[in-house]
Amino acid sequence: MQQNLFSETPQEHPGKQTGSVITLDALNQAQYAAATHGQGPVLVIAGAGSGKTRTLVYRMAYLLEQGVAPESILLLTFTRRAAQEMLWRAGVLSSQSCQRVLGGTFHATSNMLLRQHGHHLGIGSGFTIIDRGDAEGIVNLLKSSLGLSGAGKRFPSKRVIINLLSGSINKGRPIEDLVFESHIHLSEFIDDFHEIRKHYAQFKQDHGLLDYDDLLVYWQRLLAESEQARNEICSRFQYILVDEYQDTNLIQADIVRLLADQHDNVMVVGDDAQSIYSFRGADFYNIMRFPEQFPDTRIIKLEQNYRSIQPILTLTNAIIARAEKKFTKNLFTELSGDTRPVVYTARNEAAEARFIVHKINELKNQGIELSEIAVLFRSGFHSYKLEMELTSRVVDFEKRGGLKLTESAHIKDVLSFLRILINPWDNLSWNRILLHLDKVGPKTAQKILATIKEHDDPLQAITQYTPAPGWKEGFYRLTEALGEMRKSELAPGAVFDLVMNYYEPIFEKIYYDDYPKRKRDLDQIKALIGGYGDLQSFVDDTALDPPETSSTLEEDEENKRLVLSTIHSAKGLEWDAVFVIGLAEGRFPHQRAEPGEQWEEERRLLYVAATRAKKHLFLSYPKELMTPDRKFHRTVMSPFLREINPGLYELEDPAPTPPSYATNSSTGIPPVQTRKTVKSARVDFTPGMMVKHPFFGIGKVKAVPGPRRVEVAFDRHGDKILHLDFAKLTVMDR
DNA sequence: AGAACTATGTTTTTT
DNA sequence: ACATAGTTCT
Repeated sequence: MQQNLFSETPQEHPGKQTGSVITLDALNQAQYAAATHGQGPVLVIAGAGSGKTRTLVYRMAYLLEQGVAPESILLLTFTRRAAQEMLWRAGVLSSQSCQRVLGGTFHATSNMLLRQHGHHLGIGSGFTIIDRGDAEGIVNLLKSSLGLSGAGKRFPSKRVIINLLSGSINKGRPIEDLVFESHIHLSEFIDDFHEIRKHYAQFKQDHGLLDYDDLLVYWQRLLAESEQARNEICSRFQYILVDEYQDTNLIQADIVRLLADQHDNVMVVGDDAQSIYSFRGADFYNIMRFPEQFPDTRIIKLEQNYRSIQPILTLTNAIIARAEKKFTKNLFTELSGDTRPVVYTARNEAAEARFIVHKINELKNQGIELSEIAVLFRSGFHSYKLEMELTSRVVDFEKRGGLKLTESAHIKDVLSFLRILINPWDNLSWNRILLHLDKVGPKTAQKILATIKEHDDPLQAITQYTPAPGWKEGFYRLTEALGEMRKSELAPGAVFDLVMNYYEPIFEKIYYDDYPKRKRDLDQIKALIGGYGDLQSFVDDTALDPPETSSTLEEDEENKRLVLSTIHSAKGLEWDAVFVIGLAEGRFPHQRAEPGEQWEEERRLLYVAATRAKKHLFLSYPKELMTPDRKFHRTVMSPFLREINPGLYELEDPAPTPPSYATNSSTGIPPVQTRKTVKSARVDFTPGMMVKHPFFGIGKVKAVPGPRRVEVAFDRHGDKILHLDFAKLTVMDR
């Protein structure tokens, strides 16, 4: 039986190259053992490219072969990418029943389970589910009403604030700890944080708002406190499979524990070296705790790598070998190939971009599809220069990371209409809609809202509101449109058309510059909404589980595009050729990363990036970065790369495209004068010496670990090992 | 006073 | 792309 299953010749997923075909022969023993393990908890710890997700899919297939009903298998993933990957892998198995199980794939924030079990929590029940953007907006509002914003008032970024306020991270711990852990010098803001947190909670309660963390907590409580709910759910899902377990936070781990309350049939897979989500509360010690939570756990290690050729593995092993905390895994591969990874030092970002384009053309000539190439970077904006270059060379690309489809302004606008139709007390959505009216600003919108929210039927009440003469025209157009939309017998698609009828003129006015691009997003939404029977489920699903942008919906032809992605969004994916750009000090690790946990997570991030490559890996960095005031400053290779034995990679000749500066001067950017300052190479550094670095400031020499290196403890940036060939260190007078 | 417009600054990663 | 601050318009 199993024999048949695993040796089945897989069919390729339409439009995707599977790259490798897995048969029983290619499964290593451990993988096989994990996949076919009968009952009880299993923990699979595995390295990159070892087939963790595949093992889960095989397990699923095995269970189905054993006659387990698809409905009783629950596949949990905690990242969107992982869910996508799962679907991709299932294509390899091409088994009908597998597809059925995957239809039930969802991640932990999904409302689906709750809805199926009558514990519906969401828009229709008087709550509004808010995303990060909404939360940031609310914090801004609170900040100004508390007098914490305004000229001269310094305050940490909204990101930091939201992370600190977020429930899953700070569960049960005082905010002081968090401030400490966040490695940001926030002590001066602690009182303000307390204040904001209090008001934020109150605000959410007053307005019936729920964020992702609230939903997780809700689910956890439901399972923990209601025996009936727990029994119901546990008896339905007999087998729980969890992917990317190292990315779970404490609440999610608890949910997994509760879901398997009665049977312990859990298999989780994860890799501690790929834990890159600690900033949002993920705790890779969850993996280590798993055997305690589930007694009699079988631990299975997967050490064979099926993805990358040996030279790439050797380099990535070297990257992670420097990690302070890791659980030893010995990765090996049987794949053949001896192309060493390439490191490229570019004069500046423009040169780096040209290098990428040049190499991509080379790879294409070698027969590698554009869709089998990816460019990865630490932060969204690192690819700006490259995006410009690619656009000018007409290379088709797709950028991942950054905004979700439903987080962009125009989509939110349209969804706002649908949301108030279901929940007419949804203040946030009303506000959005009203602000679009000419001459109506925040104050006027507030006034209108205050009047209509007292009524049993706000949608009716708004028609009775008397607008000021200046904006009555637009207002009546709105109320009329709303009147049409609320006719209950309309199908979701028809409602959408009505919304577009009203919204399109406004839309064209606001986004006159990139109208067509955004219009395509709206067309996607229309396509999506057509598949729903009622508005309620559509709105719930988009609130909790936003659909992917473009690629998944589009045709295969369109799919042959280069992928630009943040490393975080590339997790779990793989390509024949991978470029990791911006590997410069100050960019990777990012400027604010401080030694310790944060630094280590950055290292793992680079590890994740480099392990995405199957055959070709290019690492590049610019020697100059542009500062916001359009000046350049010099920088050096990222410390993570500097630590690596140069024998493990190839240095690319720094002039791939002939007169590179000709093009540059035509853009009006003058070549930069790099004045050689005092050559630090001549000085003999001894421990205790005070030195000054143009970027890190003042520090004290700690040690001289090698002939060309010096370790310096900087006041503000912590310990760094500097290469005297690059670092412009000056000795200070004592 | 409030709305609309303009200039300027900022960006780690995100379920 | 978006938030904020400062200015001008109604």
